[in-house]
Amino acid sequence: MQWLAINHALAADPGAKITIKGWVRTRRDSKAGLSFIALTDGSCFDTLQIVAPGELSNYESEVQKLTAGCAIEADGELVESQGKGQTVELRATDIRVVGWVDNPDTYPIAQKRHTFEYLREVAHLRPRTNSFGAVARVRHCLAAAIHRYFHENGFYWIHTPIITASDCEGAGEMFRVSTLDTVNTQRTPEGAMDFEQDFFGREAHLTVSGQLNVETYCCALSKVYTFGPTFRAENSNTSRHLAEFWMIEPEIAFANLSDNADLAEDFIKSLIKTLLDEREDDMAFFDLRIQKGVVDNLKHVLESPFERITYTEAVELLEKADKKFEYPVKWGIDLQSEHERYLTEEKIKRPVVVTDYPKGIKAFYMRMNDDGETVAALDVLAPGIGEIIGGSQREERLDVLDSRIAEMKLPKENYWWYRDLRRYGTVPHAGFGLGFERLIQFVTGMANIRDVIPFPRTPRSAEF
RNA sequence: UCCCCGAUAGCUCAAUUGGUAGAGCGAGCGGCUGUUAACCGCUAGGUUGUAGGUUCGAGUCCUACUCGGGGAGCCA
Repeated sequence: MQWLAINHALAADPGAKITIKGWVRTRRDSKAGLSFIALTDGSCFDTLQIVAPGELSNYESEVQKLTAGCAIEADGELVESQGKGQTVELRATDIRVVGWVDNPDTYPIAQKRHTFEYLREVAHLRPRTNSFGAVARVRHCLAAAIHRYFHENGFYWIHTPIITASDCEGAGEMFRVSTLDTVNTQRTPEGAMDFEQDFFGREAHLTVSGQLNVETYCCALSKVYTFGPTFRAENSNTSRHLAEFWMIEPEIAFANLSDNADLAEDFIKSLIKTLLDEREDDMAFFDLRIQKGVVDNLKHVLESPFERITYTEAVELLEKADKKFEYPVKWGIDLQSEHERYLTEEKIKRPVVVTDYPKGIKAFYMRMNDDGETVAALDVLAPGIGEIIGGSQREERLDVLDSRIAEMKLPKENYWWYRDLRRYGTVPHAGFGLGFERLIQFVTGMANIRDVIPFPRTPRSAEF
């Protein structure tokens, strides 16, 4: 018999004789002499109901002993269901138990409600739950949609390095990569770690961003992007931060900040559209059980343009706000979480693009505006999670870049190859970074970022 | 890293002013039923996060630590 994944079995015509394989969600016995088994194989949100008649040779010895989590194979015929809740079901002619559950009493994913906090402690089994199965499928759908979007729009995927020795990013605390003996550490005469003896002959770290590297390919292939893991050794303990997370960073040449904002908006909307088209089942679940109205919110995002305001306008809005903030607003400060939340959740109620921030709170590579006070930076703020995108037009003028490097007391020599881009055919270009997990949080309504990545890495936590 | 809260059965939570630790869900067994968050009955299940301290007596009070949650900072 043909083995069908459950998503295909559910769409197949009644009468088909097929095999399905998966894990038991529930078993309900009927003294009419049959049992109902809800089976999932993760191919879609729904389970397939197996009707196991009492005539099966192993009915009493095995079928009636099945518990949540058991792995089975079932042969049978797809028939129209006599009961409510499903259109088709499998009338089994043979059920084979592939793997039993040792002790149903202590099986961590018992058929009952569990908290997300608890499920994090059993991260190896939580993908068997409705919530984590749905997150995994949505995550895949978005990852595929990201590559498809860029491919169809003429972008090339650039594999920027995971290990970097260039020490240029300055985007946060970094994890060291080293092969030095941790017990008998080689020391310099001054007593410092002797990185000349290390694998790369210099200090190396896990990347905090592929941006500087991808800019080099942007200044050759015009439209490029990175999509890969990034690492921050910040001691951040929040529902929006991970030590290891995935980031999407497009970079476009012959482009300014406005082009950048256009790309960000079109990109996000395209992903949402694909998600709503392809994962209707999982999104219906998030809408029902995780965040009421999340699907309508996403449709609303599709229908309306992102609000675009400058930092200065944002500050004015906040100063006029009929609301007391813990941190008072003043031109020059970075926007606090409460400010971002007010703008995107209360005032404007959809994603907001804030542009042209004071130079003092932004990175050296962002392009200086004509006012000499602000830089061509942009943040996209999303309701519920705050900053989802950070980006900028890059400073393409060598003299301005150099003065910014000097102003911020950065080691100019480390940036030699980055500066070369400005010496040889420099061109206006721009890009942004989108946190993949924050995107998933936004579209699913999942409250904690630890629950939208299979194995979250956070301070003092890397069990799995 | 800072502020606040928490840790008791497999899970979610109760336990009066300090006085022998309870329920729901889950699980096992039985009943009932083309069932589907099923329902009804019975049963099992706990050195109360760790280490100290106060007390005749600590789940309860005190100290430290560990882990978890909410908020803040850093950011994506």
